[in-house]
Amino acid sequence: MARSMHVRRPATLASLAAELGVSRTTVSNAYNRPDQLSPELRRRVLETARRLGYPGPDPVARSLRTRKAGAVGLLLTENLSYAFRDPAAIGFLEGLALACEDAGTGLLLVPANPEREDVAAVHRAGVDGFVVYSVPDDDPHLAAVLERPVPTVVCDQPDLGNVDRVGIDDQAAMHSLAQHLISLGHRRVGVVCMRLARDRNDDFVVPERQQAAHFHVQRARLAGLAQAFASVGVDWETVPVAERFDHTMASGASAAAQVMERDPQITALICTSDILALGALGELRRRGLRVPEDITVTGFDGIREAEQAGLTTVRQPVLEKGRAAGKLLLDSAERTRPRAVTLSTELVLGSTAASPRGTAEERWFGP
Amino acid sequence: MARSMHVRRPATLASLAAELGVSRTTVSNAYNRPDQLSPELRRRVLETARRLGYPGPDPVARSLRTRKAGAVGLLLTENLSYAFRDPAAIGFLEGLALACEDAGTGLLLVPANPEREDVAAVHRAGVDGFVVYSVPDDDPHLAAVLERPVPTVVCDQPDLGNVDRVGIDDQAAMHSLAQHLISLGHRRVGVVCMRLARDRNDDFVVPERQQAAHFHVQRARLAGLAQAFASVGVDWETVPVAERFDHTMASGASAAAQVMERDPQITALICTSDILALGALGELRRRGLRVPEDITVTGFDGIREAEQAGLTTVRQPVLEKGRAAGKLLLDSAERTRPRAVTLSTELVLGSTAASPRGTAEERWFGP
DNA sequence: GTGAAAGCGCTAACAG
DNA sequence: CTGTTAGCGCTTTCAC
Repeated sequence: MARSMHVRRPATLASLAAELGVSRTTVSNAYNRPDQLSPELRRRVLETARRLGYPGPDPVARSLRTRKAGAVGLLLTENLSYAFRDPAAIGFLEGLALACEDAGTGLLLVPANPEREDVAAVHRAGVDGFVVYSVPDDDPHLAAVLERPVPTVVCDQPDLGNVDRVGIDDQAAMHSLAQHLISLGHRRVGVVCMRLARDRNDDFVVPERQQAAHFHVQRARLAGLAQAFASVGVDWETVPVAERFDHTMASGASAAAQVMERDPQITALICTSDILALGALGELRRRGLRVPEDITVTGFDGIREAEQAGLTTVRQPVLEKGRAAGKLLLDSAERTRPRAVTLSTELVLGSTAASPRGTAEERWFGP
Repeated sequence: MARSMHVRRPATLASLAAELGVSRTTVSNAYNRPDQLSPELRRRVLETARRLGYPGPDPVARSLRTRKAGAVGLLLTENLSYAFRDPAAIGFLEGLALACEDAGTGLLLVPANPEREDVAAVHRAGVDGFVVYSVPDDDPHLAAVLERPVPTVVCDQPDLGNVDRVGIDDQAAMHSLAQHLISLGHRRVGVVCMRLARDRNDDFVVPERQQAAHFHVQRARLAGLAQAFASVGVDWETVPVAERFDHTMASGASAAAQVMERDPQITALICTSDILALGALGELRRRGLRVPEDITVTGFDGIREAEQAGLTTVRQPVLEKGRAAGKLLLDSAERTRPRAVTLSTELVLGSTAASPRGTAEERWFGP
């Protein structure tokens, strides 16, 4: 039984047909259209197949012939280690996988490491369509996907004009969070955000870079903040915005430290993701600050860990995003023009935001 | 630009060749072997391709010809919702994905819902090999995979004799955990385990069902327990073992309740997974029991949440398991006989296990 | 109910 | 460096 040993495919549909003295059609029918065949003949075919070790029609050959692969590709240009550690990404993946499962479709994770600009994997993927999740808008992998003649839906991506899209209104959501902070009395704030482009910049971000960010989600969230605070007279140029390439709690912590160093007087630290916020929270507490008494901290995403920590944040339906993306793609037969699904978000009022108290100096250096 | 609109594939390699007045080989070479071509001609080919909207060689046709799909399939017969909520499963997935990415190979999640016995998806999967993760040994999907003439590696699965295998020594690991409890003085214990077969049984388990369990991992862990406790004179028949189909904290909680109901005098509740243990922990505390003063609780897996909770458990290298499975599969060119990788585990002494104190009656009903 | 014909779109010798 | 030849293994009208 060396079955598992990379055996040279022994029998083909043709050889089976020959052995049986029937046509290839008949054998094919035995597998694909049982009703086109006498049960008796079918039994004989299947039995002979087993005897000859014929494993059934080759899926690739079938795909070539039928012009469908039975799978959708997922492009995820984040280091996998971060993706699989990010509850939001996992939620998206789960939703997408559920949609695929419902449709009996496979889900192909296309290897697309941001470091290697190897687009070949995109070309090699035998899929009926692509879902693209949160990649920079200038990512070559994305470009490669768009060149493939298959339907595509992008998620957390700017409007590409001719492609289906799923997302939330990041700018509006962040704007409303900002409004909340403003109404609490915060005027002097700091920001921690995720990577804005493909190049690593673990440092402060000038407004130009903010506006030119290649990650739509981050750009929109920053824009929402800038807009809200500008509207109450805050000069956004003066607001320290620290960027971090790696999406980890450690990044959140170091960015928080950097921002506090730059402006100890801020009364709120706004983070563009919960992961970063949780890291920041830890760092601030480690430094002896109380949240929210001494400083307000907010996140974005609404992951479970954030909820447990009582983080003030924006909750977005990540699983639904994945599911919607899958549905959109798998429906794409009967569509005509690009569709867009915008899911709603919810401001979560946790226990990490409050009105500023005392002078900032006091908070930072002690009373 | 109706590029995204499911266009009928306009051009093929052949038509492009015709247009250019060169042979198909030349066009093929332009894509696959740039060095077999004058740069000038190559440029012309690629440019004409763009002009004609030729998206490059069709991946499926290429796969058929080259006999390789550039992807491995992952069979995961758990409800996806549980899989994606189980840190251990996610860790495995991450490790496998990393191995695939290293090799530039895609990872195809094969839709295999335990409820639908639809094996077709396995047949339809265009992959160069399969990884099978923790499915019941009588799963029809598994059988279907084994019939495919591609290399396969199973993980957390009994030895199939002719297939590569990755796993840990579940029995030994659980045995050592049991020894630890025994050395602490525990003799009267209860057990909470995951599903043992494909049928739902949210109830106690008789020893026969334990020994006949179709999930190798669960069977081995229970065997390790039974063996350890039997060796110090405990009659395993009398030990309450509660099974739960769904792998959730809620299941752990309800099973814990059920076991306590059955035998309030147990001094330790042993769970075969951390998820279950965390649920049990919550339930016991909710009932006013202190852990470990009133009762000992243990888990298995070593997930992060368990660590945070200070759970006494067994840590297993889930990420490494995934990576090892991927490596094994992607190496399988140069192999001859089935290989097995057994990774090591580590007993984690947390704060949820201690020597039993007072009488059990007191603990359960109050002093 | 069964078969013959006609590719799906591509790559890989090999010869020129 | 380029072209010719030969399929990879299968499905699908369309006759019989």
